[in-house]
Amino acid sequence: MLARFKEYIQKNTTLSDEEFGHIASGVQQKSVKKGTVLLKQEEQHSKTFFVAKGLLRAYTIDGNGKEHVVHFAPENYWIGDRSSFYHHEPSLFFIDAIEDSEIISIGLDFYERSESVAPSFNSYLIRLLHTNSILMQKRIIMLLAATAEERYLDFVARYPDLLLRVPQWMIATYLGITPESLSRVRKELARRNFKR
Amino acid sequence: MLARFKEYIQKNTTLSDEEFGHIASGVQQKSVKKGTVLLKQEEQHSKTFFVAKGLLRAYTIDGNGKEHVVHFAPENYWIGDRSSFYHHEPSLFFIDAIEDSEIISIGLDFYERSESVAPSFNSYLIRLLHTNSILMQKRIIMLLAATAEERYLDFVARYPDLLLRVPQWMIATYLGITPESLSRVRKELARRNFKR
DNA sequence: CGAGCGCTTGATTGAGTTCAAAAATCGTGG
DNA sequence: CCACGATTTTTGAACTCAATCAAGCGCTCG
Repeated sequence: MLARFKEYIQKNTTLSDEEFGHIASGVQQKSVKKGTVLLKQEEQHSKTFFVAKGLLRAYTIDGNGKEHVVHFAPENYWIGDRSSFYHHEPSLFFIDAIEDSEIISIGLDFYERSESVAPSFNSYLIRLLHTNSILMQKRIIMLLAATAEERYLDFVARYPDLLLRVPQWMIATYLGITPESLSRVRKELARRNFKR
Repeated sequence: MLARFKEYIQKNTTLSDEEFGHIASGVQQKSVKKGTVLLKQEEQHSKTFFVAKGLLRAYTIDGNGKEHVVHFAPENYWIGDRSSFYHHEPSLFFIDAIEDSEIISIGLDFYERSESVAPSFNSYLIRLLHTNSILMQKRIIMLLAATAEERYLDFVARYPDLLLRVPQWMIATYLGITPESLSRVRKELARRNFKR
């Protein structure tokens, strides 16, 4: 699984084998079963995860005990709580595995070494953060402006692969609606597509 | 106004006067009156703005003609559409001035030169992007999980200064509620604080 | 000083929630 | 491989929070 990570990094930076070896010397590989919790809300934790295989999610639990999915991370995605990772604050959310997964667990030292050793890693990081910001921006706009149906259609168009791998009730909480409402949205969409 | 910009940059990086001079050679200063539109939704535009004085906002207009504020930018904040700036896509939103403002207008060349000339600029940029991501993360969680009242109280706690400078109806659209609803939330909060 | 904008208030409506229960699907051990 | 319990999805009915529509008030700024 480390091979996949290396492949991913070398696709996005100009790191040589030696440089990668040096930087990645401290990372850990983990196999986690579906359901395994990797990070608990309110706890401080200094790891970020790269998903080599499988699917993770980040979610909060609010005062009423309701879950809200903040982020899905399939293969080749990063997942972690930046506020905990960089600022040592209590985590904003839980992270757990939706499928059996292979992950690379990374500490702050990885970034520190990367930044000093390889300028191209910085460029990659900046690109990644920009892309991420744009996606979050769009999500905020959807949450501010779109109806339940529009949000669902946007999700379907943007993440067709996740649709098959994530239970519907989790998608509902990602969209900011209840599972019951999502079921009704889908019913209504199906009705409109038959009645043509 | 360029002086303020320089001061800000040098507080956050280790750029020397010469380095700053070189990097900032292409930037433009602008004074804009309240109400001036700097960027229009759907248009592609390759500038980002640093607010030296005053207050800008970014907002979308949805299919029903309703405005939704995505971001407020007072002194020493950046504002711009990353998807337009970096990826040359049509902008997701409008940017205009809420107060008479002094701004520094920056093109892509500024970042390109910064990244090559000064490594400390990269570190600053990464830090900035991280902080930004964390804030957007928290906003998403609020929009997913919190009621109108909770969102307003969070806003008051987080941006007490903006409360006095931004019209109430704009704050409402930032929170994802209507101005009428915000008025009622405030009335209810006032009632509860008297009846003690 | 009056026209327009922002804020408030009231009455009504509506999108989505809640609570409850049935139907469908999944997964796991025998 | 099947059966049975658990989980997920669907459906129904009542309800609720916030939106909508409409009108009036009070500033301010032109």
